[in-house]
Amino acid sequence: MQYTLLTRDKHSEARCGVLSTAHGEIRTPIFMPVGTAGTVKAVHTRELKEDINAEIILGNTYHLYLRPGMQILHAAGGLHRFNGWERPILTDSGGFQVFSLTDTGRKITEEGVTFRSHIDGSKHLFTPENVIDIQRQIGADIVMAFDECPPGTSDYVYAKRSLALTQRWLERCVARFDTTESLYGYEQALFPIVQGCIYKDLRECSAEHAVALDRAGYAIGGLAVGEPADEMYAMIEVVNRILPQDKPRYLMGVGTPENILEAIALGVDMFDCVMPTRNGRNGMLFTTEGVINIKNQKWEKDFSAIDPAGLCYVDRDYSKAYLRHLIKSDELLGLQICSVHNLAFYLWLVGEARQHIMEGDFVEWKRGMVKKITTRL
RNA sequence: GGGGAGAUACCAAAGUGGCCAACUGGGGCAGACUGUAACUCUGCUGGCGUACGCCUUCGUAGGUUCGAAUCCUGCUCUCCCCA
Repeated sequence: MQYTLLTRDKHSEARCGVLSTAHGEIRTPIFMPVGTAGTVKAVHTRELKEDINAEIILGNTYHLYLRPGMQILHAAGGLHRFNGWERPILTDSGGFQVFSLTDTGRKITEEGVTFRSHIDGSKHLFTPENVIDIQRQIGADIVMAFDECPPGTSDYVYAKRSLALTQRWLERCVARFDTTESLYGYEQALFPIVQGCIYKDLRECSAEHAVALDRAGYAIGGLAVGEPADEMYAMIEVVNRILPQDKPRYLMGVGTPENILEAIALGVDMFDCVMPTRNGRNGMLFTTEGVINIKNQKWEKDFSAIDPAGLCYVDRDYSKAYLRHLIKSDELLGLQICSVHNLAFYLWLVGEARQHIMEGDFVEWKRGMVKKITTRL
């Protein structure tokens, strides 16, 4: 996996680059739609490619391992073959699920995490080793280290102990990864995850430890989990001072369009978030003019385009009033339109960011854009 | 024509003397959602007031009672069964 740094902004840490993978190139900064269970919810792969211009999507180790299970994914020849997405895929390790799922029957030990399936209650064990094995079987281009993602409100003592465990797990992930091979004949890369909550010294320690393991890219995890945005930005700044310039940086699970632009300015290259799809399914639309709650009565008779900028065919084909009707009526097409629109918006936004970094006016452009896209319509 | 059942807030539907401005759904109106157990969750939904509260409501007109959506009488309407 090769990352080529193309441009560095003169007025911020923002940068443009290209990440080359076995399944194609990714222009950075990039947003990666989340496809937890092997599908970006309510969106066709054809729309992802042609209308949204997604260059890479996510899958999730925890969910895919539970269903359909490794036997089927392996028999299919990996996730790319299984779901028909021939562009790059990144899989999250399941570390976040360990944190986010209810803790009934969940137990964290040195070895790994035992947990109960949310589907049938069955007991399972994730270890750094088997999580790497699973991601080998899924065949993701980028596989994530198995980490513990503590809550944003964790105290220092807990954060420090948690980070130490994450670091030991990371070394085991690296060892397993480096002694195994891709099952399907193409290159995979392992990204470590920097943790440390909102504590500067822990973040620095985590970043230095990860960099020493010399990987193709690095992730920043454990942010946007309850801490104020300013603290998140401060942590990104701290970590990015240590992460190498010639490797991509991935901020996990973030975020709002504003978060993404601010993080790009701090030198982040890759993002993923459920927000455009989940919030979209719940009627929240991100547009070039501001944020819309399509369920609100004010759109009842508004027959104008979803987004006048017309970023995507759904913006041209459907009106706000019609989309409101669909969502209010629980029609499936509404979920699809909202998801496609929001993803198209996110991909458009990072595309614009790339453009302005190249042109040298990123910071100025960002200032105006943040104001527009955070407006409540 | 005869017999029976019923009329409750936007809809459906509980409540059958005080704990009822009235359970619960639905609908409506808002809000939340950040490495997806999420087409989910939360709040509000007679009027006025931030609130204690006050006012007007349970087909309609009267009555009984300290007190009625709840009991009695007349009227209006709806539904079901038999002819």
